[in-house]
Amino acid sequence: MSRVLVVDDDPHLLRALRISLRAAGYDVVTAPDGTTALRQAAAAHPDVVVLDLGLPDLDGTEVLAGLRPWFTGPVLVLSARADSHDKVAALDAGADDYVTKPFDMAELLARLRAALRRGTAEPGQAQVVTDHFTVDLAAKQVTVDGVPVRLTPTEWALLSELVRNPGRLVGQRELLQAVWGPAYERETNYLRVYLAQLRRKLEPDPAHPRYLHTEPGMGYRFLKDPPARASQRQ
Amino acid sequence: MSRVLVVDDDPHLLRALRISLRAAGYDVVTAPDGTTALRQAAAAHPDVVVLDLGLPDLDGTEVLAGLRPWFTGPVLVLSARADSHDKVAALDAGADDYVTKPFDMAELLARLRAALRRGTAEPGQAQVVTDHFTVDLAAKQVTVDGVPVRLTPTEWALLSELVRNPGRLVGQRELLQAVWGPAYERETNYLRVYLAQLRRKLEPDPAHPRYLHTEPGMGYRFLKDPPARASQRQ
DNA sequence: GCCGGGCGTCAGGATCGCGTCAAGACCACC
DNA sequence: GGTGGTCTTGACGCGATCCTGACGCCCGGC
Repeated sequence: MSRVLVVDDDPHLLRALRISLRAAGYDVVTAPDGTTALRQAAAAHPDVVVLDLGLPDLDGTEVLAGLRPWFTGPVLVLSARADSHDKVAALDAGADDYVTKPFDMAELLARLRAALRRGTAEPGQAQVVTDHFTVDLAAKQVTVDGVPVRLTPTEWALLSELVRNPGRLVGQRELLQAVWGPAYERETNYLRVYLAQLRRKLEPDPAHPRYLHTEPGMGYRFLKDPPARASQRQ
Repeated sequence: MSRVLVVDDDPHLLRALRISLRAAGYDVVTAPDGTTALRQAAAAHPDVVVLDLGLPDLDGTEVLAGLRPWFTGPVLVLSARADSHDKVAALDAGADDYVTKPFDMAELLARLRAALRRGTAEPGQAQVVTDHFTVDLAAKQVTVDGVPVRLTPTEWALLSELVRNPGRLVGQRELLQAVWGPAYERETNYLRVYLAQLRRKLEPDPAHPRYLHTEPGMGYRFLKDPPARASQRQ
């Protein structure tokens, strides 16, 4: 069951959305304004956020900016404004979809399904936990065996990029572009240096990585649960 | 630079889209009908597909069905029909977004950016499964009997090329060009060597391939479901 | 039965990519 | 102006990967 955070200041619409989403099998959390929304998002770990742009306290894009750094799930924006300029602004601010009011509930649900299908198989959680260390994407904090570890900005950028894609091979070009920018796509040196530093800080045995794996010639992969080594061949 | 496959039967709209997308920095490939679209999608490796539903030969949902599950990128559907029932159908068939004609070009580009930002599908969304092994195209991971197997970059490039075209004969020239580049179109040695390595790593009995078949003089074919033994010779 | 083309297999050597280390450049703060 | 931390850059050794050529087998044509 997926959890939806619905942010809207109109109590009637909020109620209608809650009922429809519950009926569709979602776990629903609501917030009437932007600050509550950000608090709820961090506390309730929703898989997806439905966000009305017309909030009393914060601008919709501010809420998006607050969610963006750590929230990996999709954000579906609701708005009364149909002007394409507004749509472009919201989508470029980090929204995944934009639906204008009044909307058809069946369509909204379908767009939610589509967003979730692509979104996160792993719930959009702010914390990634392994047997040895914990990465808190919202608080930007890493603890190894419960002890907080300091990471430099570059180390953090690299680690979060990997941790946001558990199990997926992240290409070296992809990593370099995300951390250093498009101009550094060939500096694979950087990856070697910083991966080594991360392993030294996080891995129980840096010489034999359990979590931060190298795929020679392709990229790196973060594995939450190391594969069983018993029947490994070759 | 991202590559976009645009599928539409209206030459004027196709031209307008090609110009706008080129100007926005995309590499554009086009197709006027469904069968061409499927062939182009397999050959050109687009990052995203813009798909008109009103095609002369195939229904839009058929094209979607042909694209999934091996195509990992987003599919943005264009349609003249604004009925919410159509939207729901397309979104549930695997589309990531639905834009009704006439559309605003700036909005379409923003929705494209949003779709591409989310990037490739989550692991597990684009899996090709056989009785013996699983190929996860999004995570770039292969497991044999549940055990992860390491593939070299060349092995992976070759395998994904075959797996993206299940059941279809992929020509030698096609494979060589996709993996090694146009200058190596005659080096059929490479294919023999690397196919052997793939079979050794994936096939239950490498000497008698069940999934990676050779078509002498033509090319190779990946079969998900091997034909029944009955009709087999001997 | 002979012959040739295409394929599978194998092994060795050249090359590439990775991990590691260390030193210099840069920056912010004191 | 000094100091500590962070980022860049280069060099080195080692293992993995890729390329290459040779050999034998199967099959279809002659």
